[in-house]
Amino acid sequence: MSLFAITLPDGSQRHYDRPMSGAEIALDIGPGLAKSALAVRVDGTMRDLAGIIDRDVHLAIVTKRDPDALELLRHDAAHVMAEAVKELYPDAQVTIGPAIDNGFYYDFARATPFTPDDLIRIEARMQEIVSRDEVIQREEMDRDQAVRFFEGMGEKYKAELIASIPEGQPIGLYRQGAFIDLCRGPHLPSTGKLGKAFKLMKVAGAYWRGDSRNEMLQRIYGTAWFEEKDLQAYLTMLEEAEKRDHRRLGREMALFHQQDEAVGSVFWHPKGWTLWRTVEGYIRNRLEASGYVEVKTPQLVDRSLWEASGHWEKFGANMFTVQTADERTLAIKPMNCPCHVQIFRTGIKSYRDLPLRMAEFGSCHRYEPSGAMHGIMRVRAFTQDDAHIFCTEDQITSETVAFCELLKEVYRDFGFEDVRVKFSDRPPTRAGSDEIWDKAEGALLAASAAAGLETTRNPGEGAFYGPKLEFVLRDAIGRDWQCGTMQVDFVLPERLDAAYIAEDGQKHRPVMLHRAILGSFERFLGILIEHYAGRFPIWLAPLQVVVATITNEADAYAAQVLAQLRARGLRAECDLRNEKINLKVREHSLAKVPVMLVVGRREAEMSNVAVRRLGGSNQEILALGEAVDKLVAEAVVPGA
RNA sequence: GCCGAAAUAGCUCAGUGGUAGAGCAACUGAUUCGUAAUCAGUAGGUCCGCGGUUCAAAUCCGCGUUUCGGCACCA
Repeated sequence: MSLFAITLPDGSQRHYDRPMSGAEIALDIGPGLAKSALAVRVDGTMRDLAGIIDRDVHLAIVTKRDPDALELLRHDAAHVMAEAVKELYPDAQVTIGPAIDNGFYYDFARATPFTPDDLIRIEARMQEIVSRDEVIQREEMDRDQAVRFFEGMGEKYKAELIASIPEGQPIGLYRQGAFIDLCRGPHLPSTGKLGKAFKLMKVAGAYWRGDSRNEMLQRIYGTAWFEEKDLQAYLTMLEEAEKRDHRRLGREMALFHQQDEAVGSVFWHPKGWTLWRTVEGYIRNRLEASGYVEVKTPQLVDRSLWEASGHWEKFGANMFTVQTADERTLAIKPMNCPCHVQIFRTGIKSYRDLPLRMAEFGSCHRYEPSGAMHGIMRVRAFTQDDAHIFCTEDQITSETVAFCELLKEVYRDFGFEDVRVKFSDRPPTRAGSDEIWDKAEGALLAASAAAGLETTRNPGEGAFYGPKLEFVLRDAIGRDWQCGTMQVDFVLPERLDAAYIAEDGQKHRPVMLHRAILGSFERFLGILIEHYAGRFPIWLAPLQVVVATITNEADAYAAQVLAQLRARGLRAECDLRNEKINLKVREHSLAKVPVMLVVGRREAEMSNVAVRRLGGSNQEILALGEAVDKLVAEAVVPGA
């Protein structure tokens, strides 16, 4: 007589005549499976192995091969770390400790900060706890009981967390050894299942509940894997990421530098500036082909304009200001939009002028918090590939669709295929009425649907004047970067009194679409450097070709080769030094020059070149003219 | 801005209270060489800044600056 039946992923069914735990079912299926079982998936939801099943369900036994198993492991690692910390430092209070990408963290409240030596001790104690193989057991309490329980242990943060959970639902607690923690679960059956492939990485401050008004906790980060080789692979990946750090490559490749006297700004060196100009030239062509006009507006603008635009009130804390001798206050522009409205406002605009797509490589300054600075990715002086599209409400959709097409094309040209889109709606601090926000959000959502975008919602993250689409691209090593943006703005045209004459002969407000593709040049170039690890495709490389001689008998010929390359617009240099070719190959390879043309006596006599590609180990002998034609074709800027 | 760490030659780093070091780079000379380091020599320092402790400070203490790792913020 069967009480219930489970259906396994392969469709087979098993019948039971009494309630069974997940572990018992795994054992019933096979002893091997029982040994490797970590949790169960009941009707799609992960549950503890010890959980009781007493009704018809779809059930899967979760082992480490399950894609979600790592999250379980990492969550357990966080608990084991908390147990170790409580054993070693009883004065520390526990707070929260989730699994994150590649690892986990746990936030502790403690008067004395943890030191790197503490991390070593904690990690050693974690190994002990794993060896103890403590059973991890779920318990439940009602809410008020749980609050008293944690208050009784002096864990005021836990008590506060539980107190904010609605009354009525039972509170899940997990006990392992003497350690007990509030947790939704599920967890592995015992601490031994964690294994030894984990490592504590760093300690850092983090605000309680993520709010900068709250006290700061001590956060310990770790990484955890099922296999030692996965851990080693991850650590190797981190080393590789470090090697492509744009700050390091910027120095090694002589692209730019930064120094203390100009914090948050960049000194672009000749090679870095060549890269910049290449990108700028490329994007300028794309914009021209897409019907944009380019403008240039002032750096310093009187505060009255910023007051009128709303920036003084909403953005003032981030603005650099200047006092003049005649006691006027000017601000260095943090954004280009109010200035673009000034251009729009001169003369009379007709509906026939719309949409008016006004672009500027606008140099902006923002007083960013000191801790936010990061190489050239986050700076106080930056240049946007900014544009404002003045249009009618009816044109929002078609303009958004056209913009999304342009954006995807640009990203593809830079080697980014994977692009995600976020939709950010009204923030708590904003300008404009709720009706206007309803309209703006509705218009942008409809337009993004028309452009065929799948968006994820980002509540409360819009700009103060309007909702935005944010375009996030994924680089060569899987990191996400927010670059492009498209924002609908009904507020600024109103505040700055922009108008056009419509077909009805009356004045109407245009809508402003704020948009950028690269975001800021500084940041985008930083991303490009890291994405390509400095090995740029030939069209972007600051130095495209080096002509290297084997003997000075080839010097005159090398000069001829160089002249031909330059005459065809290639960025090329000669290396005539009296050095061995091995050294020249090594140095120009390390400098990441895409192509080397090696010439010796043989090439000079035959008017050939030996083409050596960066990363390649062999060379191709070509006639000079043929080689130059080939390189010129490869170096063509996309869209040119 | 907050928490923590760091700052020594152009770069990477050593130097725990007693004369400031190494490798690479630079410079000079020799070498004319066939695809990732030729050999020899020379020069190079406010040890981040300012104060303090000490007979004596790169080293210990305080303040400041900047950078790094996070948090918060954000293009």
